Amino acid sequence: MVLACPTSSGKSLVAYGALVTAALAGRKGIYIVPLRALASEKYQELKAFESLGIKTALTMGERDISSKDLEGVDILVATSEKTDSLLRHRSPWMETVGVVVADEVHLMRDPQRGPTLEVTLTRLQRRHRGLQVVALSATVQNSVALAKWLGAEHIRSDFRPVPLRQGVYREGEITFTDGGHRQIAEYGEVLESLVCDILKEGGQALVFVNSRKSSVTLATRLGKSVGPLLSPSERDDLVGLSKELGGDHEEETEGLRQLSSIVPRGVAFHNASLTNEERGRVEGAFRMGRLKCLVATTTLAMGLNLPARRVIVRDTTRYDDSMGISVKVPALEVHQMLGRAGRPRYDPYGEALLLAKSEDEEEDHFARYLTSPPEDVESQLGNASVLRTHLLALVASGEVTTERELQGFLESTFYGHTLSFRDLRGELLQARAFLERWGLLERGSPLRASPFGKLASDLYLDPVTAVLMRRALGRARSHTSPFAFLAALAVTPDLLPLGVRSGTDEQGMLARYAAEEKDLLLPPEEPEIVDLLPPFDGFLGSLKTAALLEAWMDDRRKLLEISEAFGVGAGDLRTRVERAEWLLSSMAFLASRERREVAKQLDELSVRVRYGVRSELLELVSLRGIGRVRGRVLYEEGWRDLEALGGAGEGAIARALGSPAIARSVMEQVRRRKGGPGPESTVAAGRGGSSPSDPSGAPSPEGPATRWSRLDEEPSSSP
DNA sequence: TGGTTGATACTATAGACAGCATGTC
DNA sequence: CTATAGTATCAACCA
Repeated sequence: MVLACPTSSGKSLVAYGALVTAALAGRKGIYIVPLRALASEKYQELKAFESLGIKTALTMGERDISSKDLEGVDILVATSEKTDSLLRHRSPWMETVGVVVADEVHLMRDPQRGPTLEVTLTRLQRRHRGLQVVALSATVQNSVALAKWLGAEHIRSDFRPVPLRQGVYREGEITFTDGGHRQIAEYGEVLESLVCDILKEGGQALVFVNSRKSSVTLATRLGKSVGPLLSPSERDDLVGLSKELGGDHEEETEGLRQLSSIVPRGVAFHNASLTNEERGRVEGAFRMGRLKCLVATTTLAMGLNLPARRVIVRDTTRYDDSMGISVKVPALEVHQMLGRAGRPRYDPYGEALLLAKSEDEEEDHFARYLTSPPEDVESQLGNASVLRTHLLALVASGEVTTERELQGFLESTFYGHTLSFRDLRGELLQARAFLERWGLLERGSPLRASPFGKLASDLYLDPVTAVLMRRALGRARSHTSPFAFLAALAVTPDLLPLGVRSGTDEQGMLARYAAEEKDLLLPPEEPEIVDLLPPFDGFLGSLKTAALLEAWMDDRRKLLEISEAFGVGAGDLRTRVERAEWLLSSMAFLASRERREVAKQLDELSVRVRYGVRSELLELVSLRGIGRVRGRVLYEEGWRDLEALGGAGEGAIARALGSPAIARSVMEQVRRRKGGPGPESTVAAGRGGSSPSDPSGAPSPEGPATRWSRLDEEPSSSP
């Protein structure tokens, strides 16, 4: 079934119904979502069915699951990438799946991530005859085409639990799509009027803007008008909230500092410079009605369901980096934002507004966003880099072995159903040529992945990343600096570069850095791989990423200082850290066979990046509850390893950390480990992982090409 | 003279998914 | 391809 419904109409209940019914009949089901936050939410909700004897599990990047853990699991909640990964690794559990739920299938139109979902659904359908598919979609024009592709029944509904009025505001008056009008009392400027108006009525307001900066400045501005409307008790509560937002013992962040000045006025902003924890707390406070108004970027439109009585979409254009110009926001996304209006149980209705300055603009808004249907969902499988990745994955996992099978597969994708498979031929040839040229696929037929290609696919690396990694490893020496490794990873497509600020000396500094650093593993002008590297300005951004991560690995610097020095929010740092950790350990795995010393170095770097610490703290942060901040405190107090901690009194540790509970937990862990494995293996425990079994690990004297050809010659490990 | 206001030019721009293998609790 | 908020700079203006 393809169910096309407005956002927040409770359509996941239908999906739960399908999953639970199947589970009770002994058929396993998987629930695929686009975001980790959504995965957690669905998992929590599905756990309610445990009382029926249904076992539910959650898996995603940060939350791995072994095939043993999967035994007896009836319903698995996973991100689309994780599902893809399970298929690539031929997880036995996946073989038994009988129902698939694909939430937010319209995300197939996303150029980067859409094809993952498309390919995953195609694979599942081809593998399991009679597979039950439930696809949940926004109300898009061509949901019928989606249903046809999936061989599904198409159901469209405009049901909403709370009635929605949509309209355009212009010069003091809202004109609704239903022909109605509403006057808005002036209260300062336009947004002030609209926000305060709904607040006085007892509702909350949600404003969508197109830049982070706007979200902060507008929230600050609105605070001046909203603050005076609050009751004394609300004010008291918000002062408390402002403190709660930081959590218990976390390091202060830029975002927190900005929030603390406006939250007491009942307003907050929401964007990706906030960490996930901070975002979650802001969402929670808004949901509880403590915050009256939220100014958000698209983080909120995509993410969790967080409705408000009045939603205002201020900006309908957005800068597009790839084209360098500003473009109209797709109607589908605007609908997603507008659909957030109206809180079930709290609001009698929802009001969704666009802003217009002129009559022309008002007409345009109506025509584009309110009265006509949103864009079709189009397959993005034609995208060259995406095609490379999936071609490799299909071959590496044995899904296709011949040209004919490949063609058959592509014909059964949504691309093949809606567009013509033949349009892909050119791109496909190029993708294959690329993979062969760089040794990821064997030349000739049948289609076969090289061991290197199989490994790249298993590690979920972009083929370009894998190639660059291999090259960097070929040049790495035992004295290669952490920065050089980070810089090498930062130029891969799997680690996005940061924006380099002009107006500061940053650009010059990084350029000089690039010129002086002789140790770069992947110099920007390297002729052979220059096509794989970012252009020079992008290269500077990559250097900045590397410099940022290097700074993060020095625990003596405060997070706030690092943020300020680089102009990068804690949330942005977090995403880089997560990815760098993954890439470093993948690279370590790639190196584990031939470059044991380098692999060890990379493993250590991976842990250091994860915690943001210098080598000297590695032992301390292996304790649960101890990260970069507390680790530093303990170290400065003179407790530099577990042994020293064991000799210290619990009271002294409690005083140093300001928490008796953590001190107790630390002492308990230290005691438990005593007499156990030594400090070295303690550091690696639970994550180190890739210590190679091959004892002949000394760096080979041969050149990189020979070294790697040796790896390539090993018998394939594919099934 | 010092300070405010206003015209003008210039700059920067949303978001976020993924791993293998082994050991420990 | 369909832009604009935020900010810096400098001139005009006022007390």
